[in-house]
Amino acid sequence: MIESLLYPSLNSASEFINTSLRIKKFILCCGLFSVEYVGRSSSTLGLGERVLIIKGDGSVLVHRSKGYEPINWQPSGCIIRCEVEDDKMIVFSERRRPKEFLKAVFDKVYIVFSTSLIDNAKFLMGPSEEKFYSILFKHPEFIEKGLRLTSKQKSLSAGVVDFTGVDGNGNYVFVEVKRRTAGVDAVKQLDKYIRSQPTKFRGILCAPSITKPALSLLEKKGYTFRKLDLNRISKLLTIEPFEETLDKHL
Amino acid sequence: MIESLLYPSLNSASEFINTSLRIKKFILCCGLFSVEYVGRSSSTLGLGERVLIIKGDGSVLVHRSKGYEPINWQPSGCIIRCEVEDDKMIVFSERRRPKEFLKAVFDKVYIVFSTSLIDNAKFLMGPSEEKFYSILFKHPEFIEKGLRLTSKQKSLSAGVVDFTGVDGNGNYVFVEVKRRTAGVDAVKQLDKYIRSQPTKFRGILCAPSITKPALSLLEKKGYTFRKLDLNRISKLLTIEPFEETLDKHL
DNA sequence: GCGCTTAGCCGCTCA
DNA sequence: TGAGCGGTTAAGCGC
Repeated sequence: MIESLLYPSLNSASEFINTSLRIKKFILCCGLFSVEYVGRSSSTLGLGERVLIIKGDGSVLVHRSKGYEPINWQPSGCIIRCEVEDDKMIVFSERRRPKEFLKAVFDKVYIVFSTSLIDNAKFLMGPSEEKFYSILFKHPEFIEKGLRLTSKQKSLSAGVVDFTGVDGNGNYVFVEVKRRTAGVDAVKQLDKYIRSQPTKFRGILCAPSITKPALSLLEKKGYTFRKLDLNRISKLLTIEPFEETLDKHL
Repeated sequence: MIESLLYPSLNSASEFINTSLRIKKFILCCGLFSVEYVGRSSSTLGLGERVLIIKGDGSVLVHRSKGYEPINWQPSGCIIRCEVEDDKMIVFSERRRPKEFLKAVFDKVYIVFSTSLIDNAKFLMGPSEEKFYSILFKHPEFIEKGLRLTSKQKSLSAGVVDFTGVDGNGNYVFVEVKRRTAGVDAVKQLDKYIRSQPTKFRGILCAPSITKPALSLLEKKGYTFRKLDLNRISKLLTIEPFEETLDKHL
C-alpha cells in the first residue's frame, strides 16, 4: 500500500513524513533541498533537486542525479525528525555512536511517498541450485584437488547422493553438497548414504561453512569437510542465458 | 518537473519508463519484483516489495526496506531497457566492462515517477586526508620536534609514502599518516615502503591512536608511533558554521 | 564493546 | 587500461 503526495505544501509533507516515521515506513521525498552533515567528517551540499530516502530501520540516503553512491547518508539506527520552520521543511537525523548529524533543508517538495515494503524474500548469493551442481560437476577441483566425479544426483535406496566419484588416492567417494552453512542433518544425510553401501566410501561434505556441532559429528564419523568459495564458483557462471534473453529483444 | 503514475498497468509503466530512459531522466519504480544478477558474482532475490532506481547516467539501484546499501546495483554507464512479457514487466540492465547483467522482473508496479533532478550545487567536503597532509606538511612539529619534511605523497615502487624527511638527529625518515586509529595494515604499509629502500630509513607512524596488535608489530619492527592531536590540528582547519545550526535543534 | 576482514566494494588518481 | 588506495567506506564475525 502506497500513500503519496504530489507537490504538497511543506506543512503537509512534514506531517506526512512524521506520521510515516512513527510507524517506521519506507519514505521517499523528492524535492529542492540542501544538506549538511557533520560527524566522522563533515560536508555541505548547496540547494539542488535530489531524492531523500528514509528507511524503517533509520537509515538515510541522499541521492543526486548521478552515480551509484549516495552523496550523503547515515547508516541504520538513526533517530529522525521532521519539522517546518521559517518556510523550510527540515529533516534532521541523529546517529548515536559515532555521534553524527545530517540535516536536509527543503525549499520545495515535489513528491513524497511512503510504504511498508513487505519483503521476506531470501537473497541468495551465488548461482541457482541447478547451475551450482552442474558447475561443481564440471569443476571437481573446487571440492578437492585430484577428485574425479563419476555421477551426479545418483539414486540410492537410502536417498539421492549429490555426487559419486574417486579421489586422488583411488578411494570411492560420496559427496554431499550444501549451498549454505551445513548443519548436523547434512552430516546425517551423508552418513546414511555411506552406511547404506556394502563397500567402503569416503564421505565429503562440501559447503560454504559448517556449524560446530555438525563439524564434530563429521569428524567423529571420519568424514571430510571441504569449504566452498561461492564467489569463485559464481564467476564461472556463464552469462549466456542473459545474453540470449537480451538478443531476443534487440 | 515530476511525472508519476500510481498503480499503473505494467504496460503503461513500461512505456513510461522507456520514454524516461530515452531522455535520461531519474526514474524511480516501487513495486513487487524479483531480481537476478550475473557478472563478477551472481545472485537471485525472490519476489518482494522494493524500490528500483535508474539514474540518467545509467546506474541502477535496488533498495529493500533496510540498510544503507542497495541489495543489487550496477554502477553508472549501463544500457537499460524495459519491456513487458508474459504479464511481467522486465527491466534489463547491461554493463559492458566488466560484463554484467541485472534483471528486475515486476509482478506489480505501485508507483513510478521520473524527473530531471536539476542539481548544480557544489559539494563541499570537510577535512579529508588530503587536508591533513597539507597541514602536517606545514607543521612537522605536530609529528615530532626537530623533524623536517622534504616531500609529500612521494611515489615509490612499493606505493606512495605520505612524507619523507630528516629527523633532529639527521636520520632519513618515512612517515605514514592515518587520520583514524591505525591498525596492523598501516604498520605493514610503512614497513613495505621502508623495506623497498636500499638505504636505511626510520619509520614513523602518525595517527590519533593505534591498536594493540599494530603497536606490538610496530615495536617489533623498530618503528616509532607518534600520537596525532586532532584537536590541535582541527584548529588550523576552517571552522564549520554547522555547530550553531545543530545546537538550535538539540 | 573493539578490532579485523571482506566486498559484485565504489570512485579517484596516476603511470 | 590497470594498480593502488581512501572512504563518513558498511557489514559481518570473532574475541
